Amino acid sequence: MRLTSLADYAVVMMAAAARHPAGGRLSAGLLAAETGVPVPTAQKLMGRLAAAGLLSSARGTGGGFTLAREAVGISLADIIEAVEGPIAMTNCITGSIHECALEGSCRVKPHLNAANHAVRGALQGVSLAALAEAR
Amino acid sequence: MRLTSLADYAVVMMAAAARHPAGGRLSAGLLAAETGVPVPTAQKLMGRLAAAGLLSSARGTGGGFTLAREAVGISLADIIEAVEGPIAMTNCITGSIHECALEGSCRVKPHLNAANHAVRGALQGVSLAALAEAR
DNA sequence: TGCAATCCGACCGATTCAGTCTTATTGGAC
DNA sequence: GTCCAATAAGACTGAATCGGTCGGATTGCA
Repeated sequence: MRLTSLADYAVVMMAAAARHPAGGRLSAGLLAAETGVPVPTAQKLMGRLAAAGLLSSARGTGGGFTLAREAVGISLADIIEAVEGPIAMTNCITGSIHECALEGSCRVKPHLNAANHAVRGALQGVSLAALAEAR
Repeated sequence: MRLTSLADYAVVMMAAAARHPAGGRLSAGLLAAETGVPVPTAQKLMGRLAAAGLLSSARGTGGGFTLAREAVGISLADIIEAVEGPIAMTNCITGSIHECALEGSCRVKPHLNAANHAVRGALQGVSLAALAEAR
C-alpha cells in the first residue's frame, strides 16, 4: 500500500511540468533540476509517462516533452498507473491474470473489488491541476 | 499501489477466522487448510497478526489463535497495516522518516497527504465482519 | 515424566526496484 | 552538403524487499 519512489518522483515532476506555460517544450534535464530528481531517472520516468500518453515527446535538438492533455484532465491515478501499472490491490482484480488458487471459490473477492474501486476513486479525484497549485 | 501477496493471504485468512464461532481456538494448520494458503506461510502470517494485536495466541497443545476483538471492530486497514506496515503512500507522510531531498520545499506534499487520508479512509470503512459475509 | 501439538524466531533464494550507461535520432551550424 | 551538439529511447547492473522454508522453544496431555 505504498507508492514506489519512481511513482512519487513522477508526481512531483508532472506537477512541476504543469506549472510551466502550456505548449512549451520541457527537457528532462530542466525538470530534473527543478525537482531535484536525478537526471537519468528523470529521463526514464518521462519516457514512461510519454509511452502512457500523458506526455508527448519530440526528439532532436530543441526537442523535449509537453503535457499531452490539459492538467485538469490528468488525475493522480493516471500518473501512478503510467509508472506502476494498473491500480489493482490484488492480482484477481485485473481480469486477465488467474493465478490465485482460490479463484472461483474465493468469498472475499467481491468485497475487495469494492474496496479497490473506492481507493481508485480517491486517486482519480485528484487532478494534476490541483497538485500544481501552490499550497 | 498493490497489496503484497502476504497481505492478500492475511485478509483471506482473517475472513475465514471470522466465520468460526467467536472464542474458539483456531490453529494455523486449520486455517491454512480452509484457505489454501501454504502452512508455513500461514504460521508466519498469524504470528504477525498476533504481534499487531489483531489475534491473541496460545502456545502448546490445544493452543492456537482467536480474534482479539470482534470482527466489526477490525478493519481492512488494520489487517493490511499489520502485515505491510503503515499505510503511507510516500515516505514523507510518516512523520519520523525524513529522507526526501525536497523536504520543506515540496509543494506536492500537502495534496498527497489529503489523497493518502482518502485512501486510508476507504480501507478503514471495510470491516472484517463485512468481509466474512457470504457473497 | 515423556510425548505430541503448536507457536516463535532466524535463515535463503527469487523477484522486482532504482539507478547508470550506452545507443539511436533529430535539428541546427558551418 | 556535411558535421556536430542536444535530446530521447533502450539495454544493463547492483540492491532492497518479498515470499517461503527450516529448526528451536513452549505448553498441555497421557
